[in-house]
Amino acid sequence: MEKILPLSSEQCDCRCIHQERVEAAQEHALPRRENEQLAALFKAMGDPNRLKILWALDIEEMCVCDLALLVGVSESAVSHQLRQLRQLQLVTNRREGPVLYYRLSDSHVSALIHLALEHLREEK
Amino acid sequence: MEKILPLSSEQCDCRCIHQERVEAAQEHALPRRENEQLAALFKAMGDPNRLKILWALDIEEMCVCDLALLVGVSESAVSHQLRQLRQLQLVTNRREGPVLYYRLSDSHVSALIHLALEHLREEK
DNA sequence: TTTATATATGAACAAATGATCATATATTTT
DNA sequence: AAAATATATGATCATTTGTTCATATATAAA
Repeated sequence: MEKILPLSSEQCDCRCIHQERVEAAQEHALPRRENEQLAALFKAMGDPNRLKILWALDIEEMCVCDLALLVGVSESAVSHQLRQLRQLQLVTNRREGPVLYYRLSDSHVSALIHLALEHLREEK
Repeated sequence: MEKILPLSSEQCDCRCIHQERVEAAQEHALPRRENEQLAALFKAMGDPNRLKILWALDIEEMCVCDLALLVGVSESAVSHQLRQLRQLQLVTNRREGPVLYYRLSDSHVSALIHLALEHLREEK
């Protein structure tokens, strides 16, 4: 699935303009796995409903049915979303009897959201 | 499309556990439009190929055909991706003759990537 | 003006996504 | 043990996404 590009100048029939730049970029590039993990992280934050969840959990922990009401979807849907967020270590939970209380995993998550918001708001 | 939830306690037949928390979260919530813009921003960064592009542009500007070679897809595909990134103000370009040189819009983009990477790398 | 090059755009389509419904699991209460 | 509650999971399906191909536009060179 990973495509390794042979960049040697002799056999390159491409029309690329700055071969040195491309080679430099390839050397500097993130390892495939890390690139994919990073993309998955951003993608997880890139859904309006999941973002609502994260934004809410930035204030205080909540249980699944709270979040379902807040977001306006079924508890099942929220549960599916929370699983994604859990797998990417964006949220964790603690159990109190039958209720699971979710919260953000660490301060990076909050920092990411606020940094992105800053970016948004600084545009004319 | 937006679902406004009536949260008054009388008519709430929901099974939610902490109604006060949900109400507080709703008041604190981002405006719909901002939530969606923010999600779109993260989503744009949440694709492996687009992330490769952004990561490369964090070092130096590149043209479309350079990026196509780097990422390993057609120039058309890269052009489509760059349009998305442009629309979200993640990248800009400058023209030099027929060639368009792309670069990151501002330092937030780089900061976001590095912060997320830090998050990734700090997990056991 | 014609030709070539660099990029952009629209159509088409396979693959991924996010929701719901039905059902399963876990915990507490009776 | 049985019933009720909170959450999780699997199947399903409409929608979205990301790519390619074909074509259009823009600039430069001939």
